[in-house]
Amino acid sequence: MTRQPDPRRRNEQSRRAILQAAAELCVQVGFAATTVEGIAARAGVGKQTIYRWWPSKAAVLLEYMQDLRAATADFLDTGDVLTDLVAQTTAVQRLLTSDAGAIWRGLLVTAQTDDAAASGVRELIERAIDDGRARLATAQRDGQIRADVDLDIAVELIFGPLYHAWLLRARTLPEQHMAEVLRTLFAGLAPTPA
Amino acid sequence: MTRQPDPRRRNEQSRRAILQAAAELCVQVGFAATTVEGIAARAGVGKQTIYRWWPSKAAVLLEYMQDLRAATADFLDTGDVLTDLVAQTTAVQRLLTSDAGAIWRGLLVTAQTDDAAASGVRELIERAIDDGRARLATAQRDGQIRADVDLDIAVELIFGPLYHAWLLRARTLPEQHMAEVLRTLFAGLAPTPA
Amino acid sequence: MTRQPDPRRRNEQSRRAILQAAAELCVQVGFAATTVEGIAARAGVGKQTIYRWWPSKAAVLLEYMQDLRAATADFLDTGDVLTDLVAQTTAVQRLLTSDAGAIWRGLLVTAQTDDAAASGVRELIERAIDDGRARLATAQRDGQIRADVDLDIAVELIFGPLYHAWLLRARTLPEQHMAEVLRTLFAGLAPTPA
Amino acid sequence: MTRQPDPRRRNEQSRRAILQAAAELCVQVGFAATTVEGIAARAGVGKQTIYRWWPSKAAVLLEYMQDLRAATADFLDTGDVLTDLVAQTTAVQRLLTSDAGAIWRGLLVTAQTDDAAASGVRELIERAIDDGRARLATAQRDGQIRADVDLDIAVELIFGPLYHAWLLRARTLPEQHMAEVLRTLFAGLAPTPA
DNA sequence: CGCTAATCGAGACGGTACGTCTTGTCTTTTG
DNA sequence: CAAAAGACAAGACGTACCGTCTCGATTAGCG
Repeated sequence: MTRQPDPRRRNEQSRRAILQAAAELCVQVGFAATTVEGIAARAGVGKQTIYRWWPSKAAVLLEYMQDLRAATADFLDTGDVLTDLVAQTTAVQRLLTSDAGAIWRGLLVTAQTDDAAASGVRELIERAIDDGRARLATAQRDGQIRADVDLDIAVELIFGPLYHAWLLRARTLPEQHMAEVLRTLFAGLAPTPA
Repeated sequence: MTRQPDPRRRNEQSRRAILQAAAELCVQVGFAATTVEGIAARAGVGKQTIYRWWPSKAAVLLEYMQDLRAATADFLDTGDVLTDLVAQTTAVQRLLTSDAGAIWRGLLVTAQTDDAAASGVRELIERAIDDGRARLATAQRDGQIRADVDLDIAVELIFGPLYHAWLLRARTLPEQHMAEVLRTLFAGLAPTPA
Repeated sequence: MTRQPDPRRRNEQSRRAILQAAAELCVQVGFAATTVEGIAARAGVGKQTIYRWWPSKAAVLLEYMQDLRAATADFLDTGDVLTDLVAQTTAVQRLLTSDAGAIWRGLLVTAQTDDAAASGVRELIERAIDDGRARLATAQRDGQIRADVDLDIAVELIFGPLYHAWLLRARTLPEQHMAEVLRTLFAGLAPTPA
Repeated sequence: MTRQPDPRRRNEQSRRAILQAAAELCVQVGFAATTVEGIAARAGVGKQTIYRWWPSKAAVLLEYMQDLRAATADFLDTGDVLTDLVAQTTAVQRLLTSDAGAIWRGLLVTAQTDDAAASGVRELIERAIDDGRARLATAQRDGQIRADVDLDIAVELIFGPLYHAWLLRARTLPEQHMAEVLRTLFAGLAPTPA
């Protein structure tokens, strides 16, 4: 039974230094080589100060990503769903290939193993998916998407290829790739019956 | 300058014991908790015998997956592409949720960090993708897929959602899920112009 | 450039447990079979705690011997040098045939190879020799030893046979052996000129 | 139950190459760093060829020392025991400080631990001691040594300081050191009663 | 404004696994 | 078909981090 610390006395400066140091280290040396010890050293902080407030390095970096997301604009709605999806997926793709991409990749990796990390990560993912589904629902109401399309499936058809390419194939895709994916997706694979 | 060992003198029995032990351990205790030391102990083998032939535990398990794939049937061609894709994706999904899934998940995780592992993993992935694209090419020639569809994109639209659901959402999907995904994909999202 | 630890924060309890465990192991299984790993396990201590403070198992056991010596009475001075030498050499002989003898033997062995150990060992040896020489100097001043005797040589004549018998001949000598050696030594080998 | 090999089929050339290689390695890199593997490599011989005929590297080097001793002149007898002892101890001292000294030192070290080696080493030592005692016996008969001197003790008084200085103090002693030791030994430490 | 209790930086601690090294035996290939 | 070459099982080596713990020294919040 460990006593939990008093958040009022928490040193906000340390918190920011830790998040910053963790992110920088992760970008510079990679997620795996980032150690709690290293984060503490770079942040000029004792190891215990990290363990007092976070259960693991993944939790630290997850908080970094949450802060980052909080500072990010939401899904737009221009009226044209295809335009909006291109904008959104392009934005996601830019994130994945930026510095934060290395962190996010590390978190996804950790989530495969660590249940605590997994639930935090999943929360972020589901929020993005919910946003996407909401935009699709609007489009469906407006007749831009067939009425019989299952939106849960549709949203996975959109994000699936994006993550597949990034996580499993490690290729830097051209920006217009997602546009083509979306066009193909909207048109379908089957030939139109004559 | 480390001398490389002579493969002709390799003990095939040890090799198999190591692959088997690695796979079993990975299933039982998880990829992360699987250690080279543990594999050696379970296989009744010296640690050096592992390090002599493989650079890491990931390489061992990669070889296990390669052997597994070599013993696996290829893509069928019944004439109906949708039927074949359902069969294939269902088979993949079964693999992912089987014991080997835990190993494959671990390898995908490792590939995010370890370049050597990454190239081996990517080779397996690309082979599966190539097989898929080949089947789609046949279907396109037979008029079951529109002539203007980019098959590279099509194949990613197929496998993307599958891996997205498995890796990022950790849900066990019903078997018919992939069938619905494929139907939606063939039909497209856009309403058919009246 | 390895940072050296702060001795003020050292855990004295661990230090003692390590010295004790090392000594016991050495006695039970022999110096060669005593491993740092074994010492750590028996002392209930992490390996790193040993490596933090000592460079090798020899250094640990050397410290044990130093502690032991510090707790040992000095050369007596009863006025009669022969009596005192018999007392001292008997005490040394008892040490050599006691448990500590196994440790000391191991250290002497290690000192033949390992320069760092050698200098620590030599320090202990020279201290004993200096003590002996000091007692002889007093005896020489008192006329119990001829004025022209080189005391450096005399002290080596005293300890030399003792170590020769113990190290090279591995025989357990009777306690009175040293008394006879000393008598012979004082009387000389040559017949007294008539 | 290991079958012992047939000595008639033994390759004398390999035997010599192994002894030579072992001695050279020992001199060049030290006894501890000399490995059976290294000896085999340098002698152009398989490891098993060494293990077939010798139980350990110590046994190989012991055989080298035995061969060396067989090729060495015996104790002289000029009629003056002090002269002869000076000659003999000087010769020993030269051996100890020569290349062979490193080998001999290694064997003495090994003998502290390894019983098999110990008995071989002890045999060599005892032979030298017996030779010395025999010369002293002659001297005693000739009246050059007091009749009541215990020759077992006398011989240890002679070799003891020599080995003590060499093994425990690691100093290179001047050649005349032993002459002075012997003079002191013959004269005794006690002042001649007036 | 001072007291006091918690947080802070620092780092030693008991552990686990790493990847390397060496030992003596066993096995394969070669001359 | 014997010997060289070297793969093998075993296990200690010294290192890197883990997550916990114990220090004094601030420092924040209550009295």
